[in-house]
Amino acid sequence: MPVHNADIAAAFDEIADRLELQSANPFRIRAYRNAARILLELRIDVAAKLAEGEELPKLPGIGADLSAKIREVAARGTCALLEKLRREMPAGITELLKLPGLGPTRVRALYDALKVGSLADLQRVAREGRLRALPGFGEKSEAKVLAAVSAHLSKVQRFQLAVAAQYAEPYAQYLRRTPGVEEVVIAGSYRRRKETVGDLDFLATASRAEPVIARFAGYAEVKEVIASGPTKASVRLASGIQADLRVVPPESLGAALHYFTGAKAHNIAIRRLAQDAGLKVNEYGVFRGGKRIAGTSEESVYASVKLPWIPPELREDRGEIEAARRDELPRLVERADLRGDLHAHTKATDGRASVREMALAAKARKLQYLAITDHSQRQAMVHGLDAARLAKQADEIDRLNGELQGITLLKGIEVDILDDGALDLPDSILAKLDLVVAAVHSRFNLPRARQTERVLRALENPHVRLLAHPSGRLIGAREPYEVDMQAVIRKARAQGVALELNAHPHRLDLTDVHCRMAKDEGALVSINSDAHAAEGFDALEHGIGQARRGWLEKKDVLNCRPLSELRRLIGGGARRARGPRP
DNA sequence: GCCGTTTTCGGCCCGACTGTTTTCAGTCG
Repeated sequence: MPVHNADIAAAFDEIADRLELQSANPFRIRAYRNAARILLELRIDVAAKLAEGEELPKLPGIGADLSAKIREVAARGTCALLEKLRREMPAGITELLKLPGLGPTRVRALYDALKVGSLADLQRVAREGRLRALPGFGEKSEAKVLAAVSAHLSKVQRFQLAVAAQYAEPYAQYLRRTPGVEEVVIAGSYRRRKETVGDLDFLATASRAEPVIARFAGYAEVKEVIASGPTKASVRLASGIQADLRVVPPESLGAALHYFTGAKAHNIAIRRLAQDAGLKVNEYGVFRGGKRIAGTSEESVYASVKLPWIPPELREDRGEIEAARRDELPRLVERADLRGDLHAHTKATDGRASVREMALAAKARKLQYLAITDHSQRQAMVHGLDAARLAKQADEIDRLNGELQGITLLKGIEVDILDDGALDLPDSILAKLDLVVAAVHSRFNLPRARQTERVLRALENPHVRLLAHPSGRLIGAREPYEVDMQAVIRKARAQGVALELNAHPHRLDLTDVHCRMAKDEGALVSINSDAHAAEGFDALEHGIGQARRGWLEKKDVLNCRPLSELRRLIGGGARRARGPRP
């Protein structure tokens, strides 16, 4: 079993949970949490690196002790400390910490007094009415716990950004119509354009908070008011998503926006900088002593710690503060930078529109070129194209290119990578196309080494210019397949193959972390819609969000290039050998 | 558990709301 960074992070998170249950030093606990976060976002595969005999790079917040534990978990999948902690309390107890309203202190109390060690135990004692007798608990907390257990068992977790948007935007519009409200912004991970969001964080500015809070709680979709005070409130919507509102005075907008956009780690880092400078940053402003010196705009908050404004997508404490200090923040790619789209389907396979309709839809969205890349024959379920049907489509594209103004169609294919890394159509056919996109659509469960070999071999085919949805994951539905992504990215770079950032909101594949890895390795990324109908092109906006989180600039993105340059970059093998590499 | 041209020991971000407390701990973001 390969140990991934996420597995090491999970081990550290569990250690932190269990230490918390034992009331250990909170800063020791924070050290484990911090290490878990760093590992999750790390752009190298630690276990693989260590197995190759390489040393762990020096990471901030990870000292000698945690380094040793990383090595131990990487090698064995667990470590002595975790094993010891697991012997001390039951396996299911960390699950209880995930329930809203239950923290380490109360979970510990439940365990000590009632031997509650799992969700099932908790449900039982709550139903028997034994919870309310505990010190610190009462009838209300007993009822809350019962509700929380059933909600947890029915699993409403994180929402895809595109799904959250459907709830968030109308809610924000509704709040904006409150008399006396000046601004309503959706902050939090939504503003950072994270691929999934756990809740919605609304920030409103108004001279009087009460009317906004009241209107927030009175929204038609509110199923339950979780909390409500003079400046903030939390509700759960009928959809299951939680929404929080915070109201601040207008002059605090910048400080509050910064505070409620996060990420937490970014905020902590900024506050630490402020502290070093003798300042205090909170959601109301930046203060020196009792005097407020900034906070009306976000720019003023950053300026108070001598930094330029940092785009929300970068605020994860992944090096953006250091980059800002050196004045080396990336100029992040924008939707308007995209000149074309290199992955789209038609009704020849599983799309719902004709080639012409797709071309016109792309043109309407200000794209100058569009590659038609239907599936290949192996995808029998969607009537994948064989050589004859592909040739027929090519004729149609030639005709349309002669007729249509303002959009150029490229002849392409999304060709299946077969089990052994060979492609689903012969080279002689692929050679006739403008663009060959290769993709894995089967055998997702091959062992890592074989899956990696398979993809690397496909990349070696001289006709392949783009690797579609490189990890194969579907957010919340299918895990990525096991593959050495760094090896894939390096091979792609060497072969002049671009990596797709599939913009479909269910995919967003590459991830932000892998986008940045591609950038670091010098490989180009192509932000494609994978549209199956006209409105599918609207997904490009989601791809842009993900790309920005991955620090990508216009120069890092293949389809920001004008058509002439694109043609040079995706030209045939012989030309490519002479031309500059992307 | 980490970290340090102010420190190798003593710090480590900040505030709001709930429930049960009679003055605040626990939880959350």
